[in-house]
Amino acid sequence: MRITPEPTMRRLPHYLHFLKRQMENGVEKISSTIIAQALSLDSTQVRKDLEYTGVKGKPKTGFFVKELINAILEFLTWTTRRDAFVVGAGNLGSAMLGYNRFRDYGLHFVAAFDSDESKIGTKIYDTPIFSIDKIPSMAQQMQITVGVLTVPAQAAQEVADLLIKGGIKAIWNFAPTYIKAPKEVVIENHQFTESLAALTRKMVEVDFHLLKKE
Amino acid sequence: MRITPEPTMRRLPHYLHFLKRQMENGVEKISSTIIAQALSLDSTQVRKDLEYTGVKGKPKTGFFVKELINAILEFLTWTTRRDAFVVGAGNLGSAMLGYNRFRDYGLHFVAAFDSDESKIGTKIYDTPIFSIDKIPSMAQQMQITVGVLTVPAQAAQEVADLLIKGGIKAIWNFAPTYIKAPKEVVIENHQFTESLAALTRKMVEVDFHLLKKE
DNA sequence: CAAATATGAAGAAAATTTTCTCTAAAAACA
DNA sequence: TGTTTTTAGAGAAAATTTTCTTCATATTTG
Repeated sequence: MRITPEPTMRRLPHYLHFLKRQMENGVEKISSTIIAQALSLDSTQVRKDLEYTGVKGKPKTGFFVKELINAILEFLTWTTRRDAFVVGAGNLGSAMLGYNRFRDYGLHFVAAFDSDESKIGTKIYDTPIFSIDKIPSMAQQMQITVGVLTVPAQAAQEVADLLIKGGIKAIWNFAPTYIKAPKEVVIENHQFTESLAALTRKMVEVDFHLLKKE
Repeated sequence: MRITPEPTMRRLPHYLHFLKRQMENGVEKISSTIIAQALSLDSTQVRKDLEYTGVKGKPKTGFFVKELINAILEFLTWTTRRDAFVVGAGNLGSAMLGYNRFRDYGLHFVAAFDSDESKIGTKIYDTPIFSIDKIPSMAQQMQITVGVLTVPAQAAQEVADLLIKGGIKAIWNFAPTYIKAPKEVVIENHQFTESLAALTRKMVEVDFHLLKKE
């Protein structure tokens, strides 16, 4: 097992999404050329990415859509259930709890946590809210593997430590700060500031380069 | 003006966040070594990244914190106001509208849009909701530069087209699908599926590589 | 049945990004 | 004042990722 390039991992869900729609439309076979065209990518890149999942295509025919979908799902381990805690029941945390589609990816939110006393004991979209300090024991007992962090930056490390104490395997971090963790714990940052920075900076650079060309 | 590497753009907000906290604590000067240590990065990389913003450091002294903060803010154009539309007033859209901190980055949500009749005419966190078909005219009239897309995948392209028709300069896309747009329109994808894919796949690969080492 | 064509596979090349190395400058200290 | 230490800056090297080439193979067409 060689490690998968980060960009490849990030493109796979897009193939998956496109392929699912193709299958809905009755398409049974598809070539990397078609996929590349639809997603504005290079066909070689598509092939290289798909290679990681282990599927084989046939010259002139391409890939079987159903086979490809299953290969990607398996590769991303989205066919196996993972129980998760959501920590921070604010705007974003609530939005996460309300988005049912995460189950399509194997992610099940079984409990949420907040420091706000008034929220504890209530439910958000059927998920019960507990006190932050219950995290370690409950995570251990319920065999939670993923922690979703939707707390303010200053609380992030503290909460992450509680999750790690509870034996969590991965943290999906939405707080605008890096988190330190032992190397066996996967930290996946998903920060708005990162992509907003890219967005605003690109706006300037696009303007500049378009101007230059004239 | 050379174009900025994507990873550099994404790291800059993290430096900014760290530097702001340092300034709060009264720190006036800081070295790339210290920044690197705090964020678990390589000090050369920190220097290379900061170089793009145009600041100069002094050997043995490092950088002036305040100067550095301003340089990053300027570089990311976060000191200039940008008016934005939020399209899709569901869970995520509402969460976006409720998160005031975007103003720290110059982003102001001035209106939101939804196809749900019952939402039109109401407000979410003080932002009024309009009908989707009002997008082009209102965007043009209000000189909107950024569109935030928090609609389901199947509606994404259609809504993007409306925003582009309204003369928008950039789209921040949260829908789990790629969007096609003319090259002068910046598309920044911020998709949950991408980072979830990376998270779940890494969980397997980390397990495997730790096992191998034993 | 043969030729043309589209396609995946594999590896090479190019581009991009990160890391390493060295040098010079500034500060600290003897 | 001279020596040592720390640090930024510049460029080279390494690693990673993307793109290009070539080739073999399956399908289609004449």
